[in-house]
Amino acid sequence: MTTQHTPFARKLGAFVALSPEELGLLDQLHSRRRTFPALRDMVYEGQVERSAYILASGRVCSYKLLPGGTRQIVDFQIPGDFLGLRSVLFRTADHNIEPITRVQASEVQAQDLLDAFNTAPRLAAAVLWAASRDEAMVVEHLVDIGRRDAKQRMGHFLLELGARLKLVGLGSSDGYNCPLTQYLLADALGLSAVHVNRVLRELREDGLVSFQQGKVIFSDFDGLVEFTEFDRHYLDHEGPLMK
Amino acid sequence: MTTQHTPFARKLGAFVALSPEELGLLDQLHSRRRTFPALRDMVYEGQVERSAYILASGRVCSYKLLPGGTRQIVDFQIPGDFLGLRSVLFRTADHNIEPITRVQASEVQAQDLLDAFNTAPRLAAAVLWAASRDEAMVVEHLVDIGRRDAKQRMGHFLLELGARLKLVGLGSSDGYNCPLTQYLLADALGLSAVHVNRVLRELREDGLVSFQQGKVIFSDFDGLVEFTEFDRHYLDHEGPLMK
DNA sequence: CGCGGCATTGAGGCACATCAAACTCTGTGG
DNA sequence: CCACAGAGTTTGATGTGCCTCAATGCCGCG
Repeated sequence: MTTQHTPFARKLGAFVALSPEELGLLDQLHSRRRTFPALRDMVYEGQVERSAYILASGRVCSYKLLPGGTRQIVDFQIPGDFLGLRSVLFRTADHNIEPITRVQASEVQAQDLLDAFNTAPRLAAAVLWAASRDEAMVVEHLVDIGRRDAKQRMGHFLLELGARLKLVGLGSSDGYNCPLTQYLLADALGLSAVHVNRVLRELREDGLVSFQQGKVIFSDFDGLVEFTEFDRHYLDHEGPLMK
Repeated sequence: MTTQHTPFARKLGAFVALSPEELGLLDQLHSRRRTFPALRDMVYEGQVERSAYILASGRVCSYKLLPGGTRQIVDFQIPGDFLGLRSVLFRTADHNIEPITRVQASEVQAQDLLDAFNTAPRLAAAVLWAASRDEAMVVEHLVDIGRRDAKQRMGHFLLELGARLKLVGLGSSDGYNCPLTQYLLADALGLSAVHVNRVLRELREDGLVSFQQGKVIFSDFDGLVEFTEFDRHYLDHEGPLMK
């Protein structure tokens, strides 16, 4: 029922039980498949073409640049995630999107999306739900940076990413592949790369998580959950709410 | 055309040019008007009644509590803002909402909203836009906390709030009423109340802004915009995009 | 084999936190 | 009308988490 469809459909199906017609409409959104090389921005701040993407494979990050040259990574996206919803709805994109690895994604234009909403209003509710879930993650990220120290922050981040990947079948409680550099982590967590390195070492020495060679390994999952006060509640993953 | 309708309708109208029927539907959402005293939470984390509100008057903040007793304020809401969209769409609320002053708000139940979407799909797009705009503010808040120092952060925050209030007619480039304590500012900006006080003094002594007796006064608006590198772009306020 | 990107470690400094205390208001009751 | 309490603001002193600068090590790749 779900497996033959895209990760995106699977994700929306977690909120709204979708009919075959609705699933079909979603599949149509995937007609314009494109490939992007790592590191060249797919969307940049100020861009006027209002297009967004649904990520099929690879990893990307969305970020904002500051005049001083520093940047803040707002979120990482994984397969099944919607990229740049705000750049479809807004006049110009308000953030950048950069592929971390080679990426495959389907381009979605504003009109396609609005047409789909007209045909199947329940899809609008489902997309709204997905957007809200993304916002919940940004909110938790905000709490992370505002009120947790570097060590808890790092642990919390690694757990959250793990939970998301697990949902699309790309990880488990043992660990997952994570092609992020310490610089990327630093830009995401509001830390310096040097401090990221020290914090990772501490977490490893504490026997909680290790992050090496592009792999995250949870040495003591429960211990890490406790240490970081991780509550997966905000990810809201428990079967469709709208029948 | 806009003035006889609610601030909420005015806000959505900034994105979608709404028909009289659509405006009528929006007005119907305002049937269950309620009043809340200051300080008692309207929505709390884990709450199961899935209801949200449209704020008519007063000020509220939404926040998350941490086990240690600290809290992070995610956003302040002003009249015309939607409160707790995520608590309608999610199984349980993932955050708290507290009135800062006495508040008047219209209760909106999940079904009301979904029914309105069914009748007028363009409303769904408009609400999605409003949600995206809220997310853009959270994102900017994240950048604030992650990458700006306390002084820039405070100035940026005061400018953003001013821009939002101006839009609903509650402020100008000279200043605005701001019933927030330094403790609230601290919880919002990820600082200690003591440091908030020092930073406010510095900004005042620099002749940029003053914050006293519940009033924000921009002594040098342009100077502050420059100092904080404020770019109002992300608020996306420039007339309807969908005709 | 050497170069460039990334990881690691050390030393020193600063922006912020924490603790502690006084000061200012505002409202309240005697 | 004054005494008092409580909430918020202000200021000082001291401590620390994280930054910056600088160097070294590691590894894959041309």
